[in-house]
Amino acid sequence: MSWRHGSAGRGHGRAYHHGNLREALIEAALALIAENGPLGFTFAEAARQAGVSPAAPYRHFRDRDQLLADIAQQGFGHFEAALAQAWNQGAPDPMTAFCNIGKAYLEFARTQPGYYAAMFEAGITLEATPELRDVSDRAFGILRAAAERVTANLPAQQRPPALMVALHVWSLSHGIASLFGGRNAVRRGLPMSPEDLLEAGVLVYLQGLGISRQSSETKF
Amino acid sequence: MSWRHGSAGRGHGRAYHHGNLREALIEAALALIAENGPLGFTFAEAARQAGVSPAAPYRHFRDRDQLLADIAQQGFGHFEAALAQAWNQGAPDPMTAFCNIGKAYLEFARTQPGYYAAMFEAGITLEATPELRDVSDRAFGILRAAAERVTANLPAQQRPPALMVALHVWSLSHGIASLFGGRNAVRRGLPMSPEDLLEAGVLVYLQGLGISRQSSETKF
DNA sequence: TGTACATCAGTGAACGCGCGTTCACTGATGTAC
DNA sequence: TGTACATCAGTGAACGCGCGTTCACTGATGTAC
Repeated sequence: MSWRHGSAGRGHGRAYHHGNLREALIEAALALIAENGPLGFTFAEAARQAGVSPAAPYRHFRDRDQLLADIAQQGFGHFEAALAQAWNQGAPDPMTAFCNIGKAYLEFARTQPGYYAAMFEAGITLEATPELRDVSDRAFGILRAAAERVTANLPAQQRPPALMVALHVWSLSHGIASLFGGRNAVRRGLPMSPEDLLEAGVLVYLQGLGISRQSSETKF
Repeated sequence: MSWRHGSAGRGHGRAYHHGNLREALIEAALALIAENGPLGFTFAEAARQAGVSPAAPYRHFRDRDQLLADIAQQGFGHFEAALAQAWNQGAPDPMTAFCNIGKAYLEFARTQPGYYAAMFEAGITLEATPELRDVSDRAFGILRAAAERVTANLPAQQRPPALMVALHVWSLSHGIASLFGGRNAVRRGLPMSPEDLLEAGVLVYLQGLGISRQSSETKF
């Protein structure tokens, strides 16, 4: 395998074989999606940014939609990894780890706007392929397992369904990310960072379930 | 003013003057946006659906973007009205009315997907025009005033900022609407309706603030 | 009540553009002998 | 170690398409007299 990828670093002209075109196209597409949204990305422009003719991408992707789908799937993979790392198997303590998942959600939306938009704003149906379904299920599964753990100590008769708790936190995270986090950024004068807003919301919510921090600091 | 609008109802051919083209274009655009998202809407197609030449819309809108902006602004107007009606000045009681705002949010996203997408998914910046800024502020102001009222009875030292409460409920509503409500509809097997999910979330959240219903039904 | 005329709201043809995609091709690579 | 050849990953020209927008135009409307 040759490692001569990209045109920038090489002295005289591009190699005929790019060497890394698939990845280069994905990266170009990510940048375009991050800037213009999933519908604002074009196959032709991605090829141009990769320094390649408009026909070249067809060696690596059946068509434009497949590139988008591949990006979404890859994005869910990274997303899952980020959430898993944030949860960190419940360390240092489940409640902190639970909040960390939310923060990771926001961080992902902020630092990976291309992936995020491809995953959630491209109008892709998760049932498109089994792989996509699976990887998105795994990502949500992390949140769900965390919710299970966080609510585990509640007495059975007042213990809420973990699925519901997970959906609430997922929705709150997604709402904050969509409204204040990423590209669109409604940004109506927020008095606090999106992260703090989310953490405060999750803590109030957990308190409503009867779960509170050991340490009793003031909340606001 | 003539009331011969649309071509469907009239016997023999369309009138030269449409009579209601502006509204017809907006309606066509709303349907297209609801189907394909804000970027999937084209000026030409809207004209076609209104039964009019592709040059006709320029009599009513400077360009494509202005139509989109007009729709977003008009959408926020309807949105504000819907929220105000749901809040109903706190009747029958503030807590129920507060939940009703959330339901109205979801209902708006579901029944007015075109407006909703133009408002929140078109990448329009709210600072585009002062009018847009104003009307979106008024809509949010309803939620904020409601949060103020709902938290008013809490003792001062544990009373949260109403702005924060409003942002939390706004975000949760928006997240649920985006994920499970409208067009995109991730629809991962929801065990309950979006409305019920939202209401449960708001009730848990309010409980976390120390606000609970007079009546003590089981929650889940 | 009738007529001239300004204005309004459409037409339809045309433009330049960038897109997605196909096609026959060709240069580079790697392998079999 | 050298050579023939299959395969791979690009090229570049072309296509048909639909878009946004412009232009000179024309039919309908409403008003002044």
